[in-house]
Amino acid sequence: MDDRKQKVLLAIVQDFIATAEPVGSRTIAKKYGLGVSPATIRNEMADLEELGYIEQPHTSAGRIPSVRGYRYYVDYLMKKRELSREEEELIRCEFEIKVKDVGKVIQKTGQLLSQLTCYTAMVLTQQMESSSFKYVQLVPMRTSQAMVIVVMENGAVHHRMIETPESIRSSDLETLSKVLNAKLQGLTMESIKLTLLKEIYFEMGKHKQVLDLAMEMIQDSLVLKDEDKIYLGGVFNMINQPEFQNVEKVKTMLSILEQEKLLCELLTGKSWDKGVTVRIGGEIKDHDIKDYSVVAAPYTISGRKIGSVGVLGPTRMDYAKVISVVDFMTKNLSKALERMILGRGR
Amino acid sequence: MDDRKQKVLLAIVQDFIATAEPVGSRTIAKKYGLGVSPATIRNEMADLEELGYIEQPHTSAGRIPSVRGYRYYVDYLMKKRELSREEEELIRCEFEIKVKDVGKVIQKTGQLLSQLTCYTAMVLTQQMESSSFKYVQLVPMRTSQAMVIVVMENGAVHHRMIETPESIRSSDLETLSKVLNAKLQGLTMESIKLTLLKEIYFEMGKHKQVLDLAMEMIQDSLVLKDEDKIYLGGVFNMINQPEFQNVEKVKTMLSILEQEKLLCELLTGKSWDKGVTVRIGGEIKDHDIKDYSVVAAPYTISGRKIGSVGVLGPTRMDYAKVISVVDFMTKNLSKALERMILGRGR
DNA sequence: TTTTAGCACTCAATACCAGTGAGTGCTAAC
DNA sequence: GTTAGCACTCACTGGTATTGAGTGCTAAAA
Repeated sequence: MDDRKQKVLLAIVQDFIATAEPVGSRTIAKKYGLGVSPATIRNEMADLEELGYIEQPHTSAGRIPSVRGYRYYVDYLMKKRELSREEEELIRCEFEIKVKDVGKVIQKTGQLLSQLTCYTAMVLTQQMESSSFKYVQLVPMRTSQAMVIVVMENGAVHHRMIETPESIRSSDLETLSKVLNAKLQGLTMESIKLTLLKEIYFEMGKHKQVLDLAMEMIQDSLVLKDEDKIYLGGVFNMINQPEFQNVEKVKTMLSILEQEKLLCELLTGKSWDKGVTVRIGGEIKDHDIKDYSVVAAPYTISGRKIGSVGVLGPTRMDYAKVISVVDFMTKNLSKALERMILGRGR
Repeated sequence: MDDRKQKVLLAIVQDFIATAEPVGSRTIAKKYGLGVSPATIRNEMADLEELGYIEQPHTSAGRIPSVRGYRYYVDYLMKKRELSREEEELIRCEFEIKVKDVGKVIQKTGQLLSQLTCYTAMVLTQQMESSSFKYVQLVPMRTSQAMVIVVMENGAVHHRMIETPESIRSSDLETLSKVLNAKLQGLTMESIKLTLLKEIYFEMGKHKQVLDLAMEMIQDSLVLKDEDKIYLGGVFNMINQPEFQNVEKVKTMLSILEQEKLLCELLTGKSWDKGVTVRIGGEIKDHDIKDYSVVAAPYTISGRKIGSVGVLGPTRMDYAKVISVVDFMTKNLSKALERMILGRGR
């Protein structure tokens, strides 16, 4: 692939990204001064088509990039685009002001992402890997109701109401909490042994009923993983893209967006830790998404990946811009979350 | 409005709901045996149009119901549709099996609702009215990190990590928790007085730093309300309705669905406590939704409204069915939530 | 050997036009 | 009050012609 071919390919990709129209030889000759005539460009285009980088929707139309063409563009031709000052500022502000509620930040991230890119944003909050038990507390609420609160090593907190016999007193609950804490500290599910249970039940036999409920709660906390949750933003934004002129396209797009499982997979591929990942159309098996690309990157808390954000758009998306936005965004999101969850700053 | 006019109106509404095509006099005469000729029906239709119950898209087309026509239908003509056995069973099963996670149940409710109706489901989880302080616990996590857990009277649990000086010991945290609990029990925001604060600080002065953070957390819990959250399900379902042939319609629909504020309003009108509420197209101010209707109803925990579910569809929606589904659904959802949160059953 | 001009060809998109049919309103007869 | 008959409206359909952007190929120019 010689230099001029690259230039022609670059021109085709750029123009198609900008206009969504198949691009012909004349356009390239005029707009992207390569100093040669349309005829020459046509020859190059014929070669590029043979090589599989571009294709022709129909005989009398210009060329559009193929999946392979986009890939070549993203890997070799594309020049990185820095964010504008305003854009950077916008993102920074958003993360500096809003704090406190994790869900809120996630949601805002999605909105911003979609707003900046004009595509659909996805934010995935990954399931925490299962963690070990840290602490339990039984809190009396009303007569015959108490709350079990379980804290895990990784900082997750689970809670549940339970029914208690009327006979039980606050101090009993307090004692129960103490015993459970003393015995169970740091255990994972596997290590809660029968013998250990017997030991506890022996000591606390008379409150068996409450104990049962509390133990059940603890076990659930150890076993049940919070499912991945996915936040979508800016579907409406994207629909203004010219590819969505006909309703069928919109339908397949929406059907993709409702397949949460698929979206999760898109956001969590193997090449997971390289920072920003780009997946282009047909590179993904599911043929519903052959016309879409995903740009995704993980976000972290003190180095541990805990989720990822991504942008879903037509294959004709503005990769340069999206990549830099996603990159900048995940970095800021990570920082913001660290500040929030680890309690640093404010 | 005499009896026959009612019958004609009923026929028009029913047929239009079923077919989405303007309905003409001949169709009515044939399909809905009123025992009169098309010409007679035409006369009645002219009257109905004059009265504002139906309208004509263009001269050579049949009639379609106006907002007023739908309203009359819903209020007077519609016969209640009972759910089929299978449908009831489907709903019941869903709520019996899945328990544990509130978010999960909400989500499932939405999916089911949309699946049964073929429209878009909305589930709103209302903000809890602010509650009073019940209990606080400081849990040591790692060196120089602790977790503050705050339990509210109404059962809400908030938590946050804080930084602690290295010097502080577990037992100190325990003591702090005890003191705070003793002093603050049952207080609302307003009643945390300066004097009281002084009292606490006097007793626990040497741990001022931790105390500050803990108090901040408690105050936040008292003040910050969880914002309303809204879950949407089955957008894709709805798009198969014939009204969404042209892209513009889809766009306005999506734009409606992204205005969370608007949706919240739709779900929480004044006529809020009458059970199922029906709002038809133009009855709502916002002119984006003149072509849509909403059927909504609140769900409760032990009589207190804590959210609502609704169905958004074209004005041509199958009101009879949607109303019974929403009704049945909210009742079951309420029961399921009560079981979960109040800890009754399992 | 590479580039370019010229030309015939393809084919989607657009516009135009006549025909069709569902539906109406009106009038006059039942 | 009801109905048959009739003229009229108008969206929709399908066929035809026109347009124009773009191509591939060939032969001449560089």
